[in-house]
Amino acid sequence: MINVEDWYPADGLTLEPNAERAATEIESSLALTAGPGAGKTEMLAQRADFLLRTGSCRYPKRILAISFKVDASRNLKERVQRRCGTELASRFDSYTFHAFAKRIIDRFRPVLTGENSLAPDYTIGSPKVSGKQIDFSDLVPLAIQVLINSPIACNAIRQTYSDVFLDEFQDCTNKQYELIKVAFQNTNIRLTAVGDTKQKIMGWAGALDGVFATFAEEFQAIPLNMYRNFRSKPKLLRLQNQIILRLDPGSFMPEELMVGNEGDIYSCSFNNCQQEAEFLANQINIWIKEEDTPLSEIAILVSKQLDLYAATVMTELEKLTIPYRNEQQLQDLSVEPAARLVVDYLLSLYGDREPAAWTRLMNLLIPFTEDEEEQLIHRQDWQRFIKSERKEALRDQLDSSYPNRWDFVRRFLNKIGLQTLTALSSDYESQARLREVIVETNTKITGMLGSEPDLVKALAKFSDDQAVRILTIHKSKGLEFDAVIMMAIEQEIFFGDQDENRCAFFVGVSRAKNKLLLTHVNQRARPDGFTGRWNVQRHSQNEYLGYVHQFLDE
DNA sequence: TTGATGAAGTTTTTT
DNA sequence: ACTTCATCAA
Repeated sequence: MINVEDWYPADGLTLEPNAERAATEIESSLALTAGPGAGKTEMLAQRADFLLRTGSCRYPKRILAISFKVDASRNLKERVQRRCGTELASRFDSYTFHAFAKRIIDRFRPVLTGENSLAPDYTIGSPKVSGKQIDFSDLVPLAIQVLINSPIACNAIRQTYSDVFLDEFQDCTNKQYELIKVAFQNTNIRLTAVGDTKQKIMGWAGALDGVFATFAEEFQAIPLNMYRNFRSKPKLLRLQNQIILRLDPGSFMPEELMVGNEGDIYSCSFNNCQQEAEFLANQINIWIKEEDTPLSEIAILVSKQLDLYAATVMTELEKLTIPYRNEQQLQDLSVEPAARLVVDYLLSLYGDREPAAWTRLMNLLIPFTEDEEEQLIHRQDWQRFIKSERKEALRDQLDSSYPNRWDFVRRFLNKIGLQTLTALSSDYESQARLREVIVETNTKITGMLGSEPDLVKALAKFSDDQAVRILTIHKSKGLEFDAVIMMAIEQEIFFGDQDENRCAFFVGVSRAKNKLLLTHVNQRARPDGFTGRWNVQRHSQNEYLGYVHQFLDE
């Protein structure tokens, strides 16, 4: 353990003054606003390192971090592990709001009575099919009920934690904020809320207006702002600053943070969406072929109704055989646990040395128990099984079509047993879904063997994501790309609340590290034959193109 | 059956 | 801003 004065940012990183101030605050709660690319996750990781390493979070107290997405929650935990090591990081709990609420409910379920009472074997899903079932939207309200009804439950939570981190706080809803208040208001627990009001694009889904100000007041939190943007090139920063001037003049970046002339901004107008699509596909081809931009570093962002607006450009990409991924269709097979299991098994079977696949496989196959002897028995059993199967697989490998690969998989899955397979994901409670995933995995591997005859190489490509990303602005939040295309920048498509649309535009623009390309058209045809009436006059009143105008490269 | 009128949806995550 | 769906009167 070290003294507070002796702490320096882990891994030799330097933080901007407000970030270091935020990382090392021990007296008060914090309301930290920070723009895109400011390093919010890094700051939280450094703060966790500070609190744990200086004993400001005193053993056995823990730090609780709450995020909205599973991804974000996992990333934060990983970053903390990297910064202060697994030992200290074991006292860092990173959950989503839903996971945190469910833990409270599961631990103190009997506290819920009357119409809130919950069966011990309750399930979550929609639609509600029986009294045993609750909705995702019930989790936070029920957790609030637990804490209101039971001082014991409330105390248990308060005793556990010295600090609470709240990520993407601008998206916090009414109920979520209520949970935070019931659990932590008027205690000596420090709260650190981090977010960006300029990126508040979930208002329509219930995100609380002015939640940072409310929080600062009700928790006596110190408001701080981080100005730096480490993500984007200077030219892009100046464009972002122009929008910031409109959204929140208080976080306008000083000139000295945007020195230089690097970065590209283009805006193109077309008569119809066919021309727009051909141009975009061609431009992407140039980036890939002539500038060696990795496919996954190129993104096409659309405000909404992606399947409608991006249909033509997807067709054009196919014509040029440029791989793309429509991120709205969340049917990404490579993240399915059952698919990963099959791929890892085949890699362990046919591959020469695949330590990563082997580790993942063993973590999954060997049940977690305290009993080390039992674990050893399981491990040896699986090692024996795979060793004997591998002998046969090496013979199979002599024929380049791998005739028996699926027999191996079938034997493997039979040995694991349905129960373990079903437990991989709640989706698989329906056996049909599990079967579907496994069949699709086989189909995909067969397909990939067509272009890559070496099975091990084909398998390595299975989760490889070398493809242009096509997604809505909302889904792009928190991501970054070397080159960003924002298509269909027509005033009419940004309907609804204008403040929120401006934020959405800002989110899109600020995803780009290097290159930003905006396109708009005079007439937009829909794939089903509808033709809009959008005309050139309207474009002169296009607020979004207006921001970009003065920064254009020709 | 048709046309007129009005309301709702469009941007999302979560065990 | 524009589509889709429900409802009602003719």
